[in-house]
Amino acid sequence: MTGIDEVAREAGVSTATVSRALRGLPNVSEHTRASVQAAAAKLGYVASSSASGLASGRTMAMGVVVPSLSLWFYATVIEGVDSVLRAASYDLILFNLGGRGADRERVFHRTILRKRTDALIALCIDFTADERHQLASTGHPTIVVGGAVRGLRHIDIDECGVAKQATEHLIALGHRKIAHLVGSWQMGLTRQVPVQRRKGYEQALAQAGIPLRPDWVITGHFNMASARRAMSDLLGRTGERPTAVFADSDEMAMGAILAAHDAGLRVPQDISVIGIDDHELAESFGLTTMAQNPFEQGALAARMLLDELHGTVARRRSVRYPVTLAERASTAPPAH
Amino acid sequence: MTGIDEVAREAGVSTATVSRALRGLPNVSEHTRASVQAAAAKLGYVASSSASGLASGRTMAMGVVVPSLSLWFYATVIEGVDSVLRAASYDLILFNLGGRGADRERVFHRTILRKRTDALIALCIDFTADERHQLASTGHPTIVVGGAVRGLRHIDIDECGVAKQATEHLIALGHRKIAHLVGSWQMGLTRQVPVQRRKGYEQALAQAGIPLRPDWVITGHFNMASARRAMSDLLGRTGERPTAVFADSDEMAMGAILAAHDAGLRVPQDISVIGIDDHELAESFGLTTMAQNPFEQGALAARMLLDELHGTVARRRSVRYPVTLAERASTAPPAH
DNA sequence: TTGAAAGCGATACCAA
DNA sequence: TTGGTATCGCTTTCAA
Repeated sequence: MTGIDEVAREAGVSTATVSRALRGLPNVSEHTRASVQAAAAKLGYVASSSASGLASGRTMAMGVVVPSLSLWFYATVIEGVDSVLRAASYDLILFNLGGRGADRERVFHRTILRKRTDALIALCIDFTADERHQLASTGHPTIVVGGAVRGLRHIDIDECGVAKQATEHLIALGHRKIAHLVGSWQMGLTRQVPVQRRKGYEQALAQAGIPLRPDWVITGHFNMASARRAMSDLLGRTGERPTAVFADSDEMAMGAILAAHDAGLRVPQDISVIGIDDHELAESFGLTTMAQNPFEQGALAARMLLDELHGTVARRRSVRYPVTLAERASTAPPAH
Repeated sequence: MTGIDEVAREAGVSTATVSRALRGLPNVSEHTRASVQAAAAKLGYVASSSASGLASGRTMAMGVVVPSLSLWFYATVIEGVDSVLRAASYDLILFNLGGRGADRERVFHRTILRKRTDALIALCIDFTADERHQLASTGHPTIVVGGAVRGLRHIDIDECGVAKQATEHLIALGHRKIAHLVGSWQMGLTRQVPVQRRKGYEQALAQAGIPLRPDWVITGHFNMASARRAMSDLLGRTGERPTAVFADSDEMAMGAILAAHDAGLRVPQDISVIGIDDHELAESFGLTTMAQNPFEQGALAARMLLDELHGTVARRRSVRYPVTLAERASTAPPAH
């Protein structure tokens, strides 16, 4: 409840000086700053964010739009963003598009137009032309993490190349019967992720002269349960069975491993599994994977936006984040 | 960029009327409201949150303090909170205490004292006396989800009773060699959760006349990987082995199931497993569990605070959320 | 280095 | 039902 005037009175200076002293601005004598800080501490004063936001035009908050919180990738990007914002004293406003009762439009109304945030990070979101127009018109710095998006800066990985590399890893081990556990595309999300990964898988097969078997391309929702079901279904079929699976995410890969166990198969002796992500459980599962680093991708996105807000750096361009193969125990040459 | 005055000019009314019309307040003729809305739409006007926050004293945002995002319980509570806030046009400001670079103090500074939020929901946080004092002094409605906390309202479950019931379920099946996978307490979090669950386990054993075996009380960090390790360690020991395990969380229970598989044991034939939560993967794992409903707990917390802010309801008291046994395939009578 | 005062953009009270 | 206007609490020129 304490206002700036009370601090000013207590310290015997003007409110202008209090403001400067407390924000660490230059041109304040050390003596003055000390007594202002003392007065503020004594009175328990902290500036109201609404007031300073209104006066300065900066909200010191950043919006993060996510499709859901239940996938490891999203949660981890958020933690990366958060780690940077925290250090910069920015608040994180979370807009969750997923779940029960989603309404995408309001996000725009609330964060962008209401100016509750200074910048926006969107995860895997595919903006409509209209949405991009609104974003642009507000001058709100924006960046997308996890997928290329038309007309917006983004941080992404080489989706196609990563999928290709994963598949090639299996091929190099000697596999030729390789299934692909595809992550299903969701309305409103970047289409590039599933599409490009599928493409990389197909390219790798084609280059190795392996014919594509559409019945071995199965779908999950990027999570463990659905992948486990899809994989169980595949393994339960009569006829030839793949000796390896490439999954679009580690959560799906782990689902595949569980499905293999359910079917009485050993990994990697009976079937090899490779994923994408380097999930926190990947090590526990001995999962070979294409390691991307969502935490760092989130942190990088936040840093880029902060730099831009501080005017430290000219508007930076899109970034392609490197991915590396993390070889563990879930992949091996096929049995004869 | 459009301000309220421009809308007022466009609609040919005063700013006061624009404000009333747009917020849906009474005492505005339908004709006026319509033309104001038209003008606002035409100009793309949306009120600035800083300005209205300053003028009205309401920020239309709620803070949510979480220990981390990587546990299912926390993420799910957040989604429950979010679903309610969204419907009420409130924004969710996320304060993550966990992870790299945590600093708890700043949370208070930023959200509570800076008045960025109208209310606060804390998950499993144990506030210090000082923190509670600060909270009280601001009149910021606060509620804790997931654990009783001294001097603050909370939503919790009967930790002790739930643990007892879970253990009793195993005993009723005929088990007498029952291990307990305890979730480790973390600095700053409610101590009640691990303590009470341990107590319930011990009570159930005592009532059944089963002596406690301290070497069968093992610890994990509420997650799968650590529980899998702890359980593998237990199963790898020479000598007698438990026929059942009660885990403090489903994530740990799933870790135990995986450890059992790693050890070549079948669940439930060789070892029964029961958890607490009803995790989204519980069904996939056939896990028997004490189902609490974090989504609803979060939603309820948000609703209670909104009611309080709206003055609809007198300050509500703490709530004890009901937990039910969800029996699946991971528990069965012990083999002879 | 410090202070005075003019905003920032709404809301809300009081009149009309 | 509407309009005028003081006010919210801080930031930021501009002078001193």
